[in-house]
Amino acid sequence: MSKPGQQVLAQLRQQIASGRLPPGARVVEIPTAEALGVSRMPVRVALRVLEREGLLEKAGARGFRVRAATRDDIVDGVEVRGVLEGLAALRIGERGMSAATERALRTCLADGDAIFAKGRLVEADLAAYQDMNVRFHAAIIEAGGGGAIREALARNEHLPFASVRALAADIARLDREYSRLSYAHMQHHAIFDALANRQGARAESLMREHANATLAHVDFAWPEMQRPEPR
Amino acid sequence: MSKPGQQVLAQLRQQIASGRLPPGARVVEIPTAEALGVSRMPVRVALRVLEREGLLEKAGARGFRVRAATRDDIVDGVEVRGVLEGLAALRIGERGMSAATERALRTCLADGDAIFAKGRLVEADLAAYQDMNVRFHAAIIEAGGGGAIREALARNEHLPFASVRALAADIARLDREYSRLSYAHMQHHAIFDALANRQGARAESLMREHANATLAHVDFAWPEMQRPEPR
DNA sequence: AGGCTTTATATTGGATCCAATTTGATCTGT
DNA sequence: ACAGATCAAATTGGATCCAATATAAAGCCT
Repeated sequence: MSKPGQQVLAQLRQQIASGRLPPGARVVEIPTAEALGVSRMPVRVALRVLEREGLLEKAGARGFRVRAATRDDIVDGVEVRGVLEGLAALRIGERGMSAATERALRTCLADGDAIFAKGRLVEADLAAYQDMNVRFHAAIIEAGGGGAIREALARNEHLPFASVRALAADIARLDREYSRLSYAHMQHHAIFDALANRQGARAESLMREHANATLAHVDFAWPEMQRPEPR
Repeated sequence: MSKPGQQVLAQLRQQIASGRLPPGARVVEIPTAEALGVSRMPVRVALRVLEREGLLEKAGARGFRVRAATRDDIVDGVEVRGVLEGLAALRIGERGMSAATERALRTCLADGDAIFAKGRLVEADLAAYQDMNVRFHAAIIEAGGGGAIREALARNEHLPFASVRALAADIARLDREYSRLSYAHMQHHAIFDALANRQGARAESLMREHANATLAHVDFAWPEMQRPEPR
């Protein structure tokens, strides 16, 4: 159907997310079109869409540039994800879980327990944890989030660390990751407990704190990105 | 610079917001381009951008359609606006107001007080109230909202009643509107009081309730849109 | 008479071409 | 030698043309 168009958009998005196009890199129509094997047209619309999405910014007549996210942008994104997922959790807590949602969440909890039962992490565990984590959050969004919540969350996907998908764990310090991720998984347990007991407000609070917990990792993973605000 | 392109985008946005293009209306490239006096190209990119923005949805090969919002979509949108503006208010409460923000908010409060001091509403008051209301919310977003909050809120602008801009008061029942709007304005006072006293959590709660208050108006203004969820 | 198939038309999607604008470099003048 | 101005190259933005596709209507067969 719209194979080339959507393809170009997806490829550019992935190249930006993967760092293949680093922040600040110039993105020009003609070279990009040649590199992707299409004409300038799909690239042009994709660039416009990506700009409106916040991944690119136009650099005058010199083409576009990959927008560099500041630390404040990331903090914003994480807090926004927190309140939105918190809202979804609140609504589940108020209206009750469906049997399917409860089953999906229980599976996630069991998968996480299995990962941490060994008392240590191996490298393959990181991918497994990330998969479980994505499923856990997706189940909550699907159950408690309406269209507006989903759409608003989609805006955050491009921010590093703001997306649940962005794990970027440090494979060199698996012991440190163990404590960080097992703590996050304990939060998963607490969130499920709140949802199962119809404690909407508690579930919301936990969800917001759960999002904020990822912020501690930012300063560790990006030490060069110092907080520019003595405020 | 980019006069025709941005012009087309702005005109389409305004036509959708003003109801000139009602929900469900087909939007086709060629007639739209002719009506706006440009070629298909700027219309094409504008349609793509509007689609990604949520104002349009593509209807297969029959062009695009102005997205119709269900009542649940509106409830979602209002709740999302509530948590996001609540987050902005929370952050202002925690970090304190700038002098400029306090001045802007005080002006809004005084303007509102002047409107309601007469004890009744005339038709011209509605526009004045809407203007004040937009300024009040904009000041809070500007002061407490980061880029992510602003972007996430922008997604809600297309939903009727979810945007602060959408007032749609009933000029036939100005007495009813008086109580509704004066109550909303009292919430403005309470929000300001919370912000001035560094009560971030209180400001957030008030802001969320302030958004929810607009929901009561939906069922009144759109009686034909019944809640489809006995749940 | 109704349903299925086929055909025709409408509409999007992509490519190429042309114009306008901005940026960077070079050249000249003081 | 430095600064300003002019010129050239690159890049975006718009328009027109062509192909692919989906939808709807009409005709035919059962």
